Amino acid sequence: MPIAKPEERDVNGINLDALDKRIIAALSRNGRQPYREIARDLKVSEATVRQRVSRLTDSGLIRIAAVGNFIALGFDVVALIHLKVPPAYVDDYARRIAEYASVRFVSISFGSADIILQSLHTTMHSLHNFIRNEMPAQLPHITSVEVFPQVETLKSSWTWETWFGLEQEAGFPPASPIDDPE
Amino acid sequence: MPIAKPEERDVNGINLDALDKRIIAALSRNGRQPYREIARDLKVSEATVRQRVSRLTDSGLIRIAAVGNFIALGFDVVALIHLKVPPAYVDDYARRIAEYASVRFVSISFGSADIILQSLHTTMHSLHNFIRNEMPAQLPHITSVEVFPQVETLKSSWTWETWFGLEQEAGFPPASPIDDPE
DNA sequence: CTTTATGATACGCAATGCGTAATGCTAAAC
DNA sequence: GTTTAGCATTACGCATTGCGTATCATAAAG
Repeated sequence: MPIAKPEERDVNGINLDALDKRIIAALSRNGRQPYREIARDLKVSEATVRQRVSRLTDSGLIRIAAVGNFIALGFDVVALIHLKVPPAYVDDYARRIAEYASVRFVSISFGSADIILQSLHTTMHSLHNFIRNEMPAQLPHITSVEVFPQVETLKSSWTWETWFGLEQEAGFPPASPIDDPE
Repeated sequence: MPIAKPEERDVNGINLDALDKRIIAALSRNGRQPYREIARDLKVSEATVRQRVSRLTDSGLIRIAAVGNFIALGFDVVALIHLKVPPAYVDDYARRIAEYASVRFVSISFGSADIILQSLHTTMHSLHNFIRNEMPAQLPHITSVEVFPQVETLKSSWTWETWFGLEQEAGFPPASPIDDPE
């Protein structure tokens, strides 16, 4: 079963149409690709591409950034951490966890974990200190902590064309063999 | 406790020095920032920045790409999935899971999960089908599956300057309050 | 039909990306 | 101390790009 394309609809007051998706797809392959090249490929003017990208980035829907594999870049201890906290604390705690410098990402979940986060460290001791001392000191109502060390990351892709289901459309370059660093 | 800076050392045959880290930090704030601006800020020539970026991207250490929040972009059902598989199957299964189009990321872990992945879907039914039918059909030795739906992502940052511990150094622009979409 | 708003296009100039050649730096060999 | 080799950085010129502004096309509202 091919993954379904997201329906076109307003998100954050912006309706992503096919052109937006193709632009995002192009920039997910190469974030520095010249707007004119993208425009030529998509048969629109360069200004259109530029204005669309501005709209997408200004609205915060996308960002063009350097991404990479933390482990390869020197962070030996990377872990996903699952927290359980009383329901009333979930939103506030998630927000506060997002402020830690070592924390790269935070999501709210439900079920057997309420908050999921990823934290970057150079030593096991640093990770342990974060879990054992830093977090509990400021977030006393955490009821459970589970740690899942990330030993190796095989895939961490940003190939929107695949997810948008664009790869089978005519005139669109085929999906590249993905192996994005995380 | 401030997060420790990764030691300088060879990774993938490349030794990341302070200049590399500053360039990566700049590109993590804005992946399209002109090389000349970066060069001016870091007091080196434009060609140096350009050549370093080529080296970093060619080696696969970093990539410049459009990143964004899946949920905001129309993927309503995003989940982290934990798998347990017999030790002998971990590497092979992780590799094969990385090939699914819906799978955005795959890591190898140990302890109470052997493989952790993230999968993107537009409907709960699609996610269920992936877990219940697609994966088991090709990966029969999975012994356990746990699903952690990501309802909301509060933080997913690519601000390398923070992780590299560059923000306190003189002459370096302060860490912007970036709120990266995932 | 006219007005208004929104987005696409055309266009020109300043700034950037990039290839190439020259220069500087470091360490090893003599 | 000098020479040599290897490598990173710099200088420089030209083709290309980014960007601001004005113009045009389309559709909705009056």
